[in-house]
Amino acid sequence: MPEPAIVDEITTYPKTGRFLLGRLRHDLSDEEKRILEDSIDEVEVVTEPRRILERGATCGHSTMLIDGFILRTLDGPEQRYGVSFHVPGDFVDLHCFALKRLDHNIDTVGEVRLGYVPHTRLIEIMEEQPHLARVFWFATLLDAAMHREWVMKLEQLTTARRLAHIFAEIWTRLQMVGLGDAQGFDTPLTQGHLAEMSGATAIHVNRAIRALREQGIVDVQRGRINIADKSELEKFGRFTPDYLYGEGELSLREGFY
Amino acid sequence: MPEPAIVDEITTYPKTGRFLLGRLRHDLSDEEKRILEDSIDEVEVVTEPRRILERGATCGHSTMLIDGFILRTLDGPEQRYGVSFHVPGDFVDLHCFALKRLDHNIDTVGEVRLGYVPHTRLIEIMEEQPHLARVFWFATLLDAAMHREWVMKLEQLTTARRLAHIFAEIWTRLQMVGLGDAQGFDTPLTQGHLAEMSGATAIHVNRAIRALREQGIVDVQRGRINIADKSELEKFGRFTPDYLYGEGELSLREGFY
DNA sequence: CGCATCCTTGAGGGCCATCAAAATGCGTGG
DNA sequence: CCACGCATTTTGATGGCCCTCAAGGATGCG
Repeated sequence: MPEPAIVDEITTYPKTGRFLLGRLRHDLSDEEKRILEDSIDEVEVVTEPRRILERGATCGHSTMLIDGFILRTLDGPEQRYGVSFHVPGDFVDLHCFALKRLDHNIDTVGEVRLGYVPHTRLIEIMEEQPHLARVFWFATLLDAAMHREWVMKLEQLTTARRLAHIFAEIWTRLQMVGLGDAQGFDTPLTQGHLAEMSGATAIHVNRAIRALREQGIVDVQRGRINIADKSELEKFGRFTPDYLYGEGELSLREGFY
Repeated sequence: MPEPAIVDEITTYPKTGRFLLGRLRHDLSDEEKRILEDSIDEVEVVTEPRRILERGATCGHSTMLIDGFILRTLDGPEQRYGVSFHVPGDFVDLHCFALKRLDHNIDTVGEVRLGYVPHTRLIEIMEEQPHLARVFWFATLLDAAMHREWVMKLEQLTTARRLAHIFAEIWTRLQMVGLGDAQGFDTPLTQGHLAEMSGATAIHVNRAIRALREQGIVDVQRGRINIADKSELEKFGRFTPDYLYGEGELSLREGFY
């Protein structure tokens, strides 16, 4: 079970209570949290895998991921490539607001619940709530910091280590927003998705997963990741959570904003 | 020679005239350009390779790259990894303003000229110039879009193709800001730097470069990249410039802001 | 002209893609 | 409850890409 403080936050703000939880949320006032919660004018449940935004699209709203998993993807000549993933509480396409035309796709994985914020509403917030506006900026830069970490890991690690890093990052991010559990987490990600995210074939991902299992690091099953040895997982995947801007070297808890 | 319009822009705004040239600069008013130009309170020339900002650092100013090349890097256990590069006109560490603590390093390559903007000045701009503030946001999201493209290319391409992509991107970005020439461009990047950027060893980069040369695509010399066949270079590296938000599918020239 | 840095080349081995095929799990409908 | 179709997971064999270790050659600077 997550901490009582987190349960309380989700109860008070059921649609946006996980936004920046464990990061900069402590810096938002109750009024700001309420403004954000009320900015969502529509909630939708998507059960089938769906591309909710496509490269080149303009959009009139931005999307809060309330529940489920989302992949940010780019299409290659024959294949889709995952460039990042999202967990509940992520404002997945603030980019679309500031860039207008999106450079990538937003694809759901498994069942998700989405909240939509009209851009007319966002524009008002930008004008009337400069502090909240800056927190939005921070949220998009957090994505950029995660992209940079991925770039380095792709340059540095073998497939098995990349997978270890991905599992460690997902688990950490889920726990930041009060999800996952002590042994691991549930996820709709298949080995095919992991292949798209790690730049390997599904076949090789399968072999790498077997190696991870045989080393007693992590056990991957259909719909479920069990972390057998967290310390070894993070060591093997060279994972340090600093770049997520939660606790640690880069933490902002000192109250910068 | 670059177009007269670009020469004029650099003459009028010698320190910031290349900022977002070919992208969103056309959307800045003369007043905004002047405010930006005057926000630089100090100019420094750095001749030796230097780490001007280190992961974990806080900083009281942000840096405009006026001339030269800069690498954004992350340190691995034994090696440095390049996660992106910068050309003149790039505001290299707006991130440091919005994130406060930087997640990566900023390293110079060759001789550079830098302009420093104090954060007190940036805060004033954020408050008094909402449009300029949004353009700054856009500039950081452009970096994120480039990161995403790199992630995909690292997942997708062999070393030789990665190098082709890097050369194509550098050349395109240089030409956007009125640099480079019809045959290629000068650069202080060594094969070692290219190895850091492509996730390969310097030895393998050397062999990949030879292959590119033998295929008549590009000739890499000390301090100079000659593009023998632009069309073949872009095809081989699977480079499409859309994600740079200049001309093309994602262009913003319609005047969105 | 000596030194440091950068570039180049060769040999052997590990990681990973591809082609091919089979087993497993899961939802649907009979 | 079973049969079936489909996506997912698993396994094997072969070959290409790239790393490592090792050594030598070129370039530029003082």
